[in-house]
Amino acid sequence: MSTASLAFSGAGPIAAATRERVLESARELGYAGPNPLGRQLRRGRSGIVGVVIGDALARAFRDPVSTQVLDGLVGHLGPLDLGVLLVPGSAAPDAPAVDPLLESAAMDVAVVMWGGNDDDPVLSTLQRRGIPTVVVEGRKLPGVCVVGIDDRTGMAATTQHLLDLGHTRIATVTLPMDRDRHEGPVDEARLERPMWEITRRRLDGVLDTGVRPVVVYETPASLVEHGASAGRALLGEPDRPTAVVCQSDLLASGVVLAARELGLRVPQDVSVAGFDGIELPWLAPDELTTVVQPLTDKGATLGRIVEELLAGEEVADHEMPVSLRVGTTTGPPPA
Amino acid sequence: MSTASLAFSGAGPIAAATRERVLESARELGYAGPNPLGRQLRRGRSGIVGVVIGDALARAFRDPVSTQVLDGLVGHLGPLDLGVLLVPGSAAPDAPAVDPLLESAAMDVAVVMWGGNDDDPVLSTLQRRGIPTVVVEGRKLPGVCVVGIDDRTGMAATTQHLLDLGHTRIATVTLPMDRDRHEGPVDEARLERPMWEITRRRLDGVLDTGVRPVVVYETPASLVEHGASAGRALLGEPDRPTAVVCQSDLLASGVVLAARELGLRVPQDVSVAGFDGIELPWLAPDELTTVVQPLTDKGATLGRIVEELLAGEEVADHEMPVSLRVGTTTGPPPA
DNA sequence: GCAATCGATCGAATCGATTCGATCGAGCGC
DNA sequence: GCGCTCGATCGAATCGATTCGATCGATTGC
Repeated sequence: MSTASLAFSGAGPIAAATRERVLESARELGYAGPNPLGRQLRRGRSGIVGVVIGDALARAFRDPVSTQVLDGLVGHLGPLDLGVLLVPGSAAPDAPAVDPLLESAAMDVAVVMWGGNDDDPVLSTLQRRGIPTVVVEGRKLPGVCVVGIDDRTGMAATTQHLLDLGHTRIATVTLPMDRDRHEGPVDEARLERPMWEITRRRLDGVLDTGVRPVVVYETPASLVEHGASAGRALLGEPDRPTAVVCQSDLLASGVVLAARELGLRVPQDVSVAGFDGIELPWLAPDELTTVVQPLTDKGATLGRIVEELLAGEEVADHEMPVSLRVGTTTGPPPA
Repeated sequence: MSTASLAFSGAGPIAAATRERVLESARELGYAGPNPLGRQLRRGRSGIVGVVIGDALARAFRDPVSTQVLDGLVGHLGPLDLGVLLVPGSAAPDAPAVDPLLESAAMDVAVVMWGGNDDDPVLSTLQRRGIPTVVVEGRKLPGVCVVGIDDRTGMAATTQHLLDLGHTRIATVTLPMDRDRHEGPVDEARLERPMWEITRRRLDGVLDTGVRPVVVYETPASLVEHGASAGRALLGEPDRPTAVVCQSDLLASGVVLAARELGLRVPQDVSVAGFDGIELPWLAPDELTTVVQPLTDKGATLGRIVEELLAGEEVADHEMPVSLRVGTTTGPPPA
């Protein structure tokens, strides 16, 4: 009955008595309210925002960078009555190109975290399905909106800070460069080849200062243990670098832990810098020298963009500001 | 056209030539494949599993216990073409009882993490909507399926371990007891009143051994910083306890950090035990004495139960085993 | 008292895919 | 050559809520 619809929605003209009567008999019949599926079909909207996590979920969740952004996003979307559907990205290199959910699940908008390269199958699938998409920290591509930060300038500021302190032997620890997620030092040739946008930009920031890193060490994921492995590899030898610039705070904190493990003092024996500006329980607040990015804001900005995309508006890219925060993990090189 | 449906689904009898022809003209018309909303309505299934996180998302995500279970769940659900919709639970005490998503979003099954008390508005909403529900670590209630672990026995084992080592002054640091998320020591009277099931059971485990904790310290969330606050409060005084039993590893690791901060050696000056068996980057592997629970398994079990609920089967509760793992954070009390 | 107007209510069409039954044509056996 | 059978294709009904237009009744103004 159409009157029932009015009774439940509350909108439209309806006598209070009738409304009451409808709700009453609904209760008797054990009717639990309108079926969302019918509503969605009629409206042509599912009320669902697909969030594609560009990494194994367990890994992504272990990184506060992802979870803070996700939290900001969910917080913004909740009041709009929009839900977040978790869509695993392509995790293993041998897995199917895209998750079946991405092909078949209903979603009004998609948010792609850690968007990949030009030929990212995730993006092409979304484009084929005609789903408006916003990409976090990805490459500028036609038809999708990108939200990012000024990685390059931020990283250059960190590196310059180390140069100003007098460092000359600087190593850098990077995020993964591609789906292979190689671990270890990479050679010159690799640096010329394409790599994930975020890794590229943060690397370019270092190079912009004129620094030639003594080692570029790739990690398979932004996790403490990989930072620790990198730290042990880099700092275990006598001709170790005097400073290590890391592309994430988790990696940096791993390097700090490794340094302590090796009996090295930070920053007297080695300086360590990170990127992101997250709170780490095992380091004092503001201890780590890092580039702070507004993570929760980023989530909220994503939320606003989703809103605009749903309204059918054209949306401009956003680049959010970053700032260098000097802590106590960087200092002059040992004499 | 009904033939088009057959062409896309692939099921049913259809000549290869026709199929090809249909797909061809679909491409010309810019048709991107079947609309999920129509399919869902017809099938009466949304393919969505609502996961209600019983805490602010940012907090929940910072706890590996939640994320590992979630990861196990998503991993099991993915191949079934089921998606996970994140539904915020009731976060602030003054927020509306349940999130609007819980009222209106389409979901075939709900998973409630950290299910609350008897009168949990989340559970009653789900029951009213007739959505099959499985609760993680909640209270046994009619009509819902519960997946949990043997908290009580696990906690008793830890406490007994400390008793065997000779401790007599034992304090305990608890998870939040109710929505108020009070922080600080609680009095005897509070312990008699109802509290969240998981907190109650882990507390009962301690009491089962006959131990009367010198302090029961409640925290507002299972986070390192709250463990650290608790540690500072408990260990800052001269008549400090010789052992602290914590209801989670994150809390325990906070206590360890606080102890180190205060110049106390663990376990020589104070023993610390946790619960959950997660890997913490800032502690060596297996360093913390704790009760290990099978987190990823728990997620997979949840996945199986979701599957069974979708098939309309009656599902039995599951209690998963735990085991005490003695590390190096517990030892005999100081002489 | 009659007509016009306004508000409440109801019928019917719509969203898009699926699926059951019916129809149509071709191939095969007798 | 005729009839039967099987497979492919097509029409139509269905899932459930929403919404536009139409109808119905009552109230008010003249």
